[in-house]
Amino acid sequence: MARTQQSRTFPQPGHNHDRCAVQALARAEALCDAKRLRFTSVRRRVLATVWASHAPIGAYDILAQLNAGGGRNAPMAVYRALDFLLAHGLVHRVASLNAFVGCAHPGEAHSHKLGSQLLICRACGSVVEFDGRAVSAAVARAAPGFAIESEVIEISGLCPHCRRLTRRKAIARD
Amino acid sequence: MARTQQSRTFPQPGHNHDRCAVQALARAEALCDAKRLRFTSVRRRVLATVWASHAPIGAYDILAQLNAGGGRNAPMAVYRALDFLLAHGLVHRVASLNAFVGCAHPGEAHSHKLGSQLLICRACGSVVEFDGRAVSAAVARAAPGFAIESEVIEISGLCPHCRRLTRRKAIARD
DNA sequence: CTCGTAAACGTTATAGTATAACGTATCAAT
DNA sequence: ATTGATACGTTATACTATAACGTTTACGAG
Ligand SMILES: [Zn+2]
Ligand SMILES: [Zn+2]
Ligand SMILES: [Zn+2]
Ligand SMILES: [Zn+2]
Repeated sequence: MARTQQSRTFPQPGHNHDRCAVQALARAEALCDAKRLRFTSVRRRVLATVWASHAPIGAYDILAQLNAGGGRNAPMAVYRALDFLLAHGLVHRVASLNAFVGCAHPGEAHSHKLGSQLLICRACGSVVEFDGRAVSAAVARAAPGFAIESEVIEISGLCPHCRRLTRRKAIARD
Repeated sequence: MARTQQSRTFPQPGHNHDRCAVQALARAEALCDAKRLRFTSVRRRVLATVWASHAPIGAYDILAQLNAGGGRNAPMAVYRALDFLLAHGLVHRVASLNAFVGCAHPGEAHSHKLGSQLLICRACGSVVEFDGRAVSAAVARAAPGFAIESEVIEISGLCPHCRRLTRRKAIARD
């Protein structure tokens, strides 16, 4: 299988993102079908908007996209759809940005059932989930006596691609 | 030294919290004095309000406290003071709650210069920082090629004290 | 097929969080 | 005293999220 949003690596700058989006929608459809959930029009459109890129998007930006063609949706429609998508693991909330991003591994045995573990590139905006099992284990060891119920782990910095660009610029300035 | 907010353990339910607050203010004053920073009246009052408890408080709740005696401060005053306090490590932002909490180790060699690593009790609301050096190391190992710049690590659950209470209730129901 | 129920949705209003922009006051160094 | 930088006051506005209500739609039981 070609490398799509499935992987836990940052997406190449010029990758064919249509494949990511199409695949994410297909997976969501399959998951809802399997669980007898209603993957309604609003929910599908919101998920598609979230998957328009690998960068988090705010609820009101989703709303604007939804209404771009003359729609008259209210904020509630978006928030309700997001509640559904969050509840079933199809999107993640990015607390540090008050925004939302598609989940690349819905339904899979998330090592991180407790929450999301995200890498956020401040340059290109892309977000990927990383395998945080070792991190969760370290957290558990660091918090003896504390009954962990959920984790918000959001790491910001530069993804490999943007780091390369930054270095080139720095060299060019010399 | 008696156990105050200095420690990385959850505060006892009935502890003498005045000591925590007084000590936090004194430390802030000393830190600002050393760095030639202006620890102005608004900043002091905002920090004191944040330290009114070990639970995070929202900016508008701080504002309400500030204006409780008939003050006429605007939200900007609070946000500007919080910006200052955040910039100098005197408070932490709790992204998952859109709220703020006092830093118990200002100026110390935070293992976590990159961000905050917090345990949040959903029952009593108390927040403590934990020693996240091992966690940061695990994050770095889990994100090869990613240039980490900041970390938001917020773990929610039940603190030891509240966990004990919950268990007692569960037993009582039997 | 009709009915009854629960889920989803539409709509309006409101609550809660954060910043922009501009002028004034204060501080500290020359 | 002059001056430049920092902090503050004030107003307005942007952005994020939920409450509460009634209506519609989906779907299984009978
Ligand atoms: Zn893509
Ligand atoms: Zn990037
Ligand atoms: Zn205390
Ligand atoms: Zn507690």
